[in-house]
Amino acid sequence: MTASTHPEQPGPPPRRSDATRRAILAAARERFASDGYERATIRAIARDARIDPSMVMRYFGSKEGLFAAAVALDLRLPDLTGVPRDEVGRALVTHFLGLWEENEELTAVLRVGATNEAGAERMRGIFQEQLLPVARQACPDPEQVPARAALCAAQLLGLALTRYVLRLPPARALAREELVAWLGPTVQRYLTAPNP
Amino acid sequence: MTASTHPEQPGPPPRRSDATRRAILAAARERFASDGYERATIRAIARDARIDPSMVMRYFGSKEGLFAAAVALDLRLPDLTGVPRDEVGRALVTHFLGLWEENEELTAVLRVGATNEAGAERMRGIFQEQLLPVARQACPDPEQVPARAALCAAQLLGLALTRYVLRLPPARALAREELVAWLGPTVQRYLTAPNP
DNA sequence: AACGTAGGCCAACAAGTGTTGACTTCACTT
DNA sequence: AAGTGAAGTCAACACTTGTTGGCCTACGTT
Repeated sequence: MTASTHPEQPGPPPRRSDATRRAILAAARERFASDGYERATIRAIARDARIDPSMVMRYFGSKEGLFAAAVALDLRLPDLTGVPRDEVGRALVTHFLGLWEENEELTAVLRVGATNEAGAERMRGIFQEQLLPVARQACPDPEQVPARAALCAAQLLGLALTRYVLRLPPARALAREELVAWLGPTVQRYLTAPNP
Repeated sequence: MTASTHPEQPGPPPRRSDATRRAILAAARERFASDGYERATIRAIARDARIDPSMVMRYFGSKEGLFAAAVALDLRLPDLTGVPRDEVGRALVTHFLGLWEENEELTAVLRVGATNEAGAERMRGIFQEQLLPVARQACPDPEQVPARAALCAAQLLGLALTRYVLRLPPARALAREELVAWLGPTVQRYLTAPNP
C-alpha cells in the first residue's frame, strides 16, 4: 500500500473513452431488447456503435459483463406512503406503463429473463429488492406480502409480455387510460383485498 | 397420375422410422422448453434422441421445421357454453393451470415467443384462433372481445411467465386452488364486467 | 435369393460466434 | 519536442452452429 494507490471508489474518474462506452451501452440495450441475449451479437453491437468488437471486450470484459452493465435496472418505484390506500393499484399500473413506454431496457431484461437462466435470476432479484418493499407498504399482513407481490408481478409482467414483447395487436390497441382502468383494480385487489 | 400413386392425405402411412421421429420430437420439446430456440441446438436434441444430427434434417428439413413440428399447440380450451356465466373465470384459470403443469410444450412456445419473431407470430396465431373464440362465448359485446381476451391473455401468460419461466419463488409457492381463487375473479371481470 | 429402398452414420463444409494479442495512432504531460 | 499511456484497429484463434452428401446396413418385396 504505497501513496501511489489513488482512490477509485466514490466518483469514477472521467475517462477519455466515456463517449465510446456510452455508445456501446446504448447499442447494447437496443440489440438486447430487440434480439434477446443469444442473437444480440457483440459484432452487431459494435457495428451499431461504430467501433471494433474488441473494444467491447476491453471495456466490459465479456458478453455477460456487457449485459450486466447495459441493463442496470432501477424501476424507480414510487413511494406509496403518500398515496391514498385505494389508489395504490392505479398508481402502480400508471407508473409501470410509463416506465415501459420510455425505457427499452425493460424489454431487454424480460426477453433475456425468458431465455437465459442468469437473466431469470436477475429478474428474481429485481422482484425481491424493488417490488417487495413497495408491496410491503400497501399490504396489511406482512406474512402475505410475497404472495401478493407475486400476483401483481404476474399481472404487470403479463401486460408487458403481451403488449411489448409478443405485440398482440389487441394488447397494443388498448389506450393507457383503459389499461389503468382495467388493471388498476386488479392490482389493488391483489395488494389490499382480504384473502379470497 | 398412375395407379402407383398411393393416397397419403387421410391417414399418414406408418413408417418404419416413426419411433425415431417420436424420439426426436420428444427431445426437441424438452430442449426448446428448457433452453429456448437459439440455445436448443440440433446436435443436443439429436444426442438426447440417440441419433445422428443429420436425421433431424432428413425428417424435418430444418431447425424451424423441427420447431414447427415439435410444438403443434392445441390448448384444448373447454367449451364454455355449459358453464354457468359467473364461473367462466375460474374454469379458464383452472384449465390453464392444469395444462401448464402437465405440458412442457407451453413453456417452449412461451420461451421461443419471447425470443424469436417467428415464435411471437405463432403465439399471436394461438391467441387469435384459440382464445378469441372462447372469449366470444363469454363476452356479451362482440366489439370488445379482442380487448377483453387480450386482458385475459396478459393475466394468464403473466402467471405462466412468473411461475414456470422466471420461477419466482412466491409464484411457485402458491397452491393451485389459491391461484384459482385469486385469478378467477380477475379473468371473470375482464370477460363479463361492464366497461370500467 | 436377389434387389431396391429407406434408415442410419460419418465426415465435412461454410458461416458465424466470443475472445485474444500485436500493432498503430492519437492526446496529453513533462 | 519527446515520451508515455490510453484509444482504437486488424487479423487471427478456437469453437460451435445449421446443413449437406456420400456411404454402409438391413428390412420388405418380388
